[in-house]
Amino acid sequence: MAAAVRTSVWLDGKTARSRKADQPAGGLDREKITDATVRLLDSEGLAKFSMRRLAAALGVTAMSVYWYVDTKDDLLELALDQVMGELDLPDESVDAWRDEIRHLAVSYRKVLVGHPWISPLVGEFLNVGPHATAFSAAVLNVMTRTGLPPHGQAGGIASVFQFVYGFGTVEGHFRDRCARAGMTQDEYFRHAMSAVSRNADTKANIERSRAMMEARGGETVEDMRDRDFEFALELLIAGIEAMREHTS
Amino acid sequence: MAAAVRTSVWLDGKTARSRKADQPAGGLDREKITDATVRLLDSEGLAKFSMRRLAAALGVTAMSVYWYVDTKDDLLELALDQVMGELDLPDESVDAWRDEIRHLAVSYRKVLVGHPWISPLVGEFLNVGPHATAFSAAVLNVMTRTGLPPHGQAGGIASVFQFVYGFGTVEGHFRDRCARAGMTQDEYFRHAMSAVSRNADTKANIERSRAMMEARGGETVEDMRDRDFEFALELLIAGIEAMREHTS
DNA sequence: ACCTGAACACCGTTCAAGT
DNA sequence: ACCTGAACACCGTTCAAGT
Repeated sequence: MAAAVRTSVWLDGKTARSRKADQPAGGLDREKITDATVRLLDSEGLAKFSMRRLAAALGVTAMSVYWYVDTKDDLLELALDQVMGELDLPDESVDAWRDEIRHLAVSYRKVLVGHPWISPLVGEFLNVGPHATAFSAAVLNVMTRTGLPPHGQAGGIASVFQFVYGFGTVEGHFRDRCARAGMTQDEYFRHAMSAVSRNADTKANIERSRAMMEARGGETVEDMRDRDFEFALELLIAGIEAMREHTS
Repeated sequence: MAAAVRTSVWLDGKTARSRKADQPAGGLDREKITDATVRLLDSEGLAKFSMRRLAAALGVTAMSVYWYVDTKDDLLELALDQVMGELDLPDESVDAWRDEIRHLAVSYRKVLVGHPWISPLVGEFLNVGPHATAFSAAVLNVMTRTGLPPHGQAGGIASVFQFVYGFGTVEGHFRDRCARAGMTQDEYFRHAMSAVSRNADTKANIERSRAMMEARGGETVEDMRDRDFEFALELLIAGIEAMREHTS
């Protein structure tokens, strides 16, 4: 019975149909379908994506896609791993673990913000496609070189990359929301702030956080977020350094 | 035009219809609807929740709910803030910021894992309901007492609570997935591990991470995760301590 | 004031049929 | 081998109508 549980396209999905070499192009294949899926998800978002819209974009009937893919979820897993391929993995170096962590974190943030639809998918699927696997390997590799004790390395990975996941998710959603409302991030931010200030419950909070915002500085929403991200990342690296001696 | 942008039920949604005091109960109201929504989301998950199922659970026609709520999204915001009320906010104490952070982080994790459907909603909505606001206030408050320089306090908040968000999201989804497959977490974990080991791409990674897993110890999936969470949290606190002297 | 029913424009997926 | 068409069991939401 355990064998009947579906885990992931990558583990028990059907493999890609190999295109006949002599085929005059024109026809579908898994790659074309995945490309079109990513394009649609980037432009319209996860909520508006459907098998029927995808089929229309491919100039084909709704059911054709099912020849290449078992379910919508399998297709989303394929799209997810495709954009995970945009992650820029550092060359292995012997000693520069701090720079490698910064590099991986910055790159992961960029992918999350550039393709906000992946956030729920990262949470939902096992995320074991080839690109996700390469990323995991790079993360694992750098963590073994930090000097953290072995029993803390998984926790170290979690602290850095779950932080980036959370940060990138919220950032990506906010950008998306602004774009959908037809406003810049700064316009939307001002609009929300003034709505919040008019509300009795939230008003006090805003006033308390204003001091914090002013201390942080930054002209735009984007500036503020960059500063927060950078500070948090240095905090995490300092945390790793502090925990290196720590046993049990 | 900016005024036409919908931000949140809490800011520009219609307010709750006040129930007539003399009404013989039996009738609907916003509270009953929100309670039923949370119950359904807990038992069936976000994907299966629908206005029609909710109406059926309330013994009422699909459209009745729309008398109390503008859209499904508004209802989800109400449900989200309701479970945010389960967060256990610490009493303000003068000096014990470390314990307060631990307390808030543990409580937030618990809510995320107990109601996995909130993760996408936290990302999607502004999250400015009364309970979410109280939580933000508590977080803000404790961060000002860490000794972090003002320009780093927003980054400090992000590092801790985006980490918890990411961690709790993945943990909650995994538990959900196991329950839906009718397996315990340990059964599902073994199943996925063996599937991953059979796959050429992911096999090498597994072997590399096995050493890390053994060092960490722990009998069950849940044990392992608790250890990782605790280590990561101490790492974050150590990071805050290290950044206290840090200016710009 | 509160609730219903029919309707519109959608979904993912199955299944039998075409070429 | 690949693609289509019709059908099933769903969605959120509008709108006019009932009590």
